[in-house]
Amino acid sequence: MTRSPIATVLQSENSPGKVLVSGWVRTKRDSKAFSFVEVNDGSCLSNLQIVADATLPGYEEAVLPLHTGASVEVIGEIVESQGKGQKWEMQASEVRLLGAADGDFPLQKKGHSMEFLRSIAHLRPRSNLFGAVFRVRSRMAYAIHQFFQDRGFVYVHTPIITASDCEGAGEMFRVVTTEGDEIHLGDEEFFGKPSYLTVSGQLEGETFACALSNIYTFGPTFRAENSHTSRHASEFWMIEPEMAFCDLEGDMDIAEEMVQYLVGDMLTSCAEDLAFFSRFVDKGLKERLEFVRDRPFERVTYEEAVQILNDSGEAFEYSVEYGANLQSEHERYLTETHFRCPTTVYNYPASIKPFYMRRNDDGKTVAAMDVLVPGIGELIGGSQREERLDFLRKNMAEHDLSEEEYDWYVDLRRYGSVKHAGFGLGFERLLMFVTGVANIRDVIPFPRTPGVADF
RNA sequence: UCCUCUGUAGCUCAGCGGUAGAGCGGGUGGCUGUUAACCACUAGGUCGUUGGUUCGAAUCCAACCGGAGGAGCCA
Repeated sequence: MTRSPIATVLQSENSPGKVLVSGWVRTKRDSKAFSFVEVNDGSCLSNLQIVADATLPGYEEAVLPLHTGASVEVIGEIVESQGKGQKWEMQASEVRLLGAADGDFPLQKKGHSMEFLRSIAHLRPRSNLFGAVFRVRSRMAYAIHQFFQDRGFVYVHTPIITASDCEGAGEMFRVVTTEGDEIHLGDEEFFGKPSYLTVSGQLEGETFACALSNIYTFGPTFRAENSHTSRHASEFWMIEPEMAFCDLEGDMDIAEEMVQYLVGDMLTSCAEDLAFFSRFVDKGLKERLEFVRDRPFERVTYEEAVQILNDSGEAFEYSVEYGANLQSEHERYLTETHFRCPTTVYNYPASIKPFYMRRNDDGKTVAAMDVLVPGIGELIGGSQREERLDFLRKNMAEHDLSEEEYDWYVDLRRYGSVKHAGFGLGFERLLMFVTGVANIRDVIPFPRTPGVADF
């Protein structure tokens, strides 16, 4: 008899008859004549309620000692439930205890703090919330591939170990070899020069866009910054599309289209988990996602954004000045208070942006854009890249970058240069946005943050 | 790196200068188709660590350690 996923059993129109399910006990309620055992196998949020009569063979050995956390295999008839709360339940004919769990199993049926659950990251996927989060994480990863593959984008695996630093995108982790306590540096360097864990696959991605036209990367990224916030992790996943023959306008179009596509997929493909998030995590989540899916994003230039902020009469902690970075509070005001919807800000001053962004005709701004969403702030950052050799060289000189080291990157402008553009989307920030979960540590299976690399 | 908050039973918390508490979870027993089941009994604690103030410290003070939130930086 093959195992039926609980999701399949619960979705049945008519009773599937006698089936075998396996899973972990979430809770058990005994009375004199029988026990109710709720079993979850992770295939969906809901548990299957098992009714086990006291007359069942093996009842005392297999059913009575069950605790939350134990694993079981159950065979029984799927029947309409007499009680409220579920359509189907199983009338057990055979219960096998696979792996017992002691009474000290740390997950209870209620009342855990997120901090405690983080300390048991190996067990937290067995909770309702984390089961839901990680089913959604899987589904969103699938939807991202689907979005790009449907549009003819080629998936490129950019290197995880790199010698280029994508221009100060953040502090980096050094890659070294060791022998005992000794670290091999200098002449002993494994790659013959200092190497690091990647902070972005963008520069490598550009080379492939300048051959395959539309590409995307989707992989882990590392930042060694000592930031202690709910939105930063040392290891996170990033999606970075890069499109040849594309300008900033097209870049913003695809970025906004992608966000709406992913939110739409969340609404249709993750309905049960979404309902759970809306009920227990973030009351207005579903309505907000529907709004984002159905309404066009606002678009303003950096200059207009500064104007709006200055005219707002709002008392910001940091003053708003043309030429300075927008602060978190400014981004939040724009998307949460002023527009009340996702907002794309573009054409930033060149002075606050990296060397690879394309200089606009005004000479002072670059073709950069950020997509801001309520509750998160910056979800996407992107730009049209500088495709003109002389401009790029000038930018590199201004940023003190060695042309030798980035020779391969400059080559793209020497041979068949084309306009191109791309952006980066933080996968975990997307997940925070679609689940309402407030901390990045709770949407990544085993989070790495300064001082923490457990499990 | 800076600022703020926080650390009491396995978990969630109350107690805030005078004998260490509750709910949940665990154990034992009971029980009406229960669903955060219910009822009764029961075990469980160097109050983060070190030092100080005091007749007396979980409580006040200092340092350190851990956790969280915010800022900066960014995705």
